[in-house]
Amino acid sequence: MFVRITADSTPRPNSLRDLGMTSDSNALVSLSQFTYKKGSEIYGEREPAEYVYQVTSGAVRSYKLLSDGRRQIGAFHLAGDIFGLENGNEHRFTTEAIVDTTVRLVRRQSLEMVAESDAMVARNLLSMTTNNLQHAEDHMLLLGRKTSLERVAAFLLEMDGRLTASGVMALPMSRRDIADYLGLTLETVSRALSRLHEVGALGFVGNTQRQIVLLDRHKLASLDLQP
Amino acid sequence: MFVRITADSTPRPNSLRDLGMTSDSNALVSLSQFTYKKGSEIYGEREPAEYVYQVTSGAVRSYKLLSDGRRQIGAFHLAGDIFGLENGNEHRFTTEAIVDTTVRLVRRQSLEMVAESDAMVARNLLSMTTNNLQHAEDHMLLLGRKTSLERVAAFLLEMDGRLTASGVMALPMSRRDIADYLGLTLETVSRALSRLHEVGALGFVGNTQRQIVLLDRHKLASLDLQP
DNA sequence: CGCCTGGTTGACCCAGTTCAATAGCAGTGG
DNA sequence: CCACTGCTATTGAACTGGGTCAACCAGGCG
Repeated sequence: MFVRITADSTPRPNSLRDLGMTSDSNALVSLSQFTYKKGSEIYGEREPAEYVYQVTSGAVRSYKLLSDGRRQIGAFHLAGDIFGLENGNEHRFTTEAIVDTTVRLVRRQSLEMVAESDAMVARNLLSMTTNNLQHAEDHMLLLGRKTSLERVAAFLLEMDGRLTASGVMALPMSRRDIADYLGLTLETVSRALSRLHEVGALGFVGNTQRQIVLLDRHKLASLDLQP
Repeated sequence: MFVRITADSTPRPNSLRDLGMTSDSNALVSLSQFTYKKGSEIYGEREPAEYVYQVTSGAVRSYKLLSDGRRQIGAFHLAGDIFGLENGNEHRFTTEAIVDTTVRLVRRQSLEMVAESDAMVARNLLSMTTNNLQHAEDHMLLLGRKTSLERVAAFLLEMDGRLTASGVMALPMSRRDIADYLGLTLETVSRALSRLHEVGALGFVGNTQRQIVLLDRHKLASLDLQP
């Protein structure tokens, strides 16, 4: 009933290459690789959007800041995810590598040019944007109306769906990152995780420090915790 | 510095007719009108998305519900706004007329068909979706990290930008609607408005009951209140 | 006029924040 | 190999912004 916040209901292109290489437009856009160190910025909010990125390995956070330092993480990008696809000329988030991360990148312009002539590429762009929109819409509900426990449970289920086939996962992000994603403080996140652990919905493997988490979806589902 | 949450930075199609009637595709999609009574549902979440709508006059709220009744309004749609444009086959929100509202509507399918062959229509669809995404992203920051006063101030500025040239506006929605949009309770919204009134950032004209509001942008801006 | 709906205001309460102490690891370098 | 430093995470205790509950008030309308 909960499962799959970032609905993959619509089939979507899962690689930049898929986006660029189609039907007759053989102009496959130039791909290069790059590696960012843990904690380093990939691009800043309001910077001109020159590239579109796909995570090859690692993890990325994208966020907005208020001038007094309050931070809201809008999304985590994991292996396979495409990000930086603002259509408009500026990035609307700052992005940073959460751990050492390598990305593939494409010039935005070349992508747009291809999209102009290739309807399929255009459709894929729209579909990706729609997926992002859907995620943001669901996240608004979470941020506006869910309790701390519901938020953390939703987060675990989302990550479980994205990080692994099922069951065990190594969360790359810190408690603070999780908190800023969920609109909470890191203490509240920690407490919620402890509670879920007590209740047995959740196990820790090699204990502590960027943990491996074992998730019991059924237990979690049977807790109350809104869709 | 705050001004324009729903950035109109990108030029965007401001009518369904704009979307359908372009270059060579003379197949202008069929337009019809319809009027919804105050409070009536236009479509429900998870319903098949058959039409795309544009508000001719009136106002619409679109929201998600949790099973226990908690509600999050994702957006208000005012005269000129297009909504119901989920690309995907289901609506992701429930929408209701806030006051008596007339809309124009287009079959989604015919729009999609046109988009298939007309790059400009396709681009407009993408641009509209991107605008929605941007609004949602900004709203996540508001819901996750802003104080009640900041939220209400942001709401007033947004509405001021959308409802009128500047200064006076008649809010069509109730305190409860505003609260569910901002992730607050109606009492908190009421208190915040009172505080802004005391401080002189805000005046009421024909007093109370779906008020006309007079907004002093400068006063509001000079209060603290994050971008 | 009297009901009904929506808005305001007050008093109290609590979920989540803030502040603070403690502890587990990961380096680092002697 | 172990001491030392610097994280990050957990947990407790006290505090508070916004929620809850409740009284009251102002129109609009039959």
